[in-house]
Amino acid sequence: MSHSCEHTHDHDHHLKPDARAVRLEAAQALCLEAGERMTSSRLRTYELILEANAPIKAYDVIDRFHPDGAAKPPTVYRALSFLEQMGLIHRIESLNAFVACDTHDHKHTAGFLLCECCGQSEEIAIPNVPEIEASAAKTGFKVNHITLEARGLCNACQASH
Amino acid sequence: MSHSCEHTHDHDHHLKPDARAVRLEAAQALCLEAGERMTSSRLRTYELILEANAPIKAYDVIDRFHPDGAAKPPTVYRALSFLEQMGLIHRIESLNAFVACDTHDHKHTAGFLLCECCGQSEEIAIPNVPEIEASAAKTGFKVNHITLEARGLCNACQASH
DNA sequence: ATTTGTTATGTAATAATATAACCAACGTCA
DNA sequence: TGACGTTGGTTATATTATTACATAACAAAT
Repeated sequence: MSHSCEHTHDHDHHLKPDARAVRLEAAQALCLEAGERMTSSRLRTYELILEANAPIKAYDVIDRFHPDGAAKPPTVYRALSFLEQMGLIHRIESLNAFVACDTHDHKHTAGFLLCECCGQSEEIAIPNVPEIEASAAKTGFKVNHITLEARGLCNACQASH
Repeated sequence: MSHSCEHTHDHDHHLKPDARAVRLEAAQALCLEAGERMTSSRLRTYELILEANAPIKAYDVIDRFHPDGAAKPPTVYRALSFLEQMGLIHRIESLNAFVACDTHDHKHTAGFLLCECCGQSEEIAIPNVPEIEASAAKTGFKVNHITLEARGLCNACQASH
């Protein structure tokens, strides 16, 4: 979580422990249904992402992975890419960070509002996808995946300035 | 330039030497007008980005900087951030790479179509910015900057498949 | 219950990307 | 001239991510 200012950021998206438990259960169910294995390192990685109240860096996951000492990078990077493929998390390209998917249907594509002040993110549906595809189609480009990340100030942080 | 397939990519955006010269001149004029100094490392960095026919990595610039041996990373990273501030180049977040700005007015924001096959990029105006801002405004979020990067296949690469 | 193929993990090393810190050189303009 | 701000050189290091290869766990069929 990166703060670009000094004021307190008491507004947070932190999930309460029982809400996290619900998400962890749901993730396990999702994997089961998909015939994939929600192993312990994958679950631990997902848990740490849920515990963060903002996009979290891979190395922060690595550092927090074990109570005593860090995980090895490949352990966590493998889990991250699995979770991303399952649609359980998203990678934020402009932050090199990861955040839990916030939608029910675990789409593999989403837009993000990234607060430059408190570091929190908000997941949004990408507006006007057909227009973007149409714009691309002008030169015959066929879109497979859209990355949309808007930086700015969340409502709470505007108030604090 | 990263190829995900084996067919030839003979379609390219390569600027001819004289077109590059025009761009270099224009960049110098732009800096002059802005009261900024287009120094030799900045110019060399810009030149290498113009010579690439696709988004280029920082370390590729570093490697090509001198005829004999590489530049030091800070030299190039400083130039890149200067050029980006001037609107002469754009950073592609999802590639960790840089591309010359292709518009006349050197806006600091643009969208990109990124071909997963030939690695080339195409700069587009971000469609429907007001809709994106409106979507953000639903929760009071104020957008400062939009990153839009669409991966897919360019026209030429679709034809080759 | 063993074999076998597949998927997942462990481990060490290293690659790739980016910045910090500090001082020297240069420009400019009072 | 000399004082100040900007730019660049240099070394080191921080951060992010992957390769390569060995081992273990699991599933399914024999």
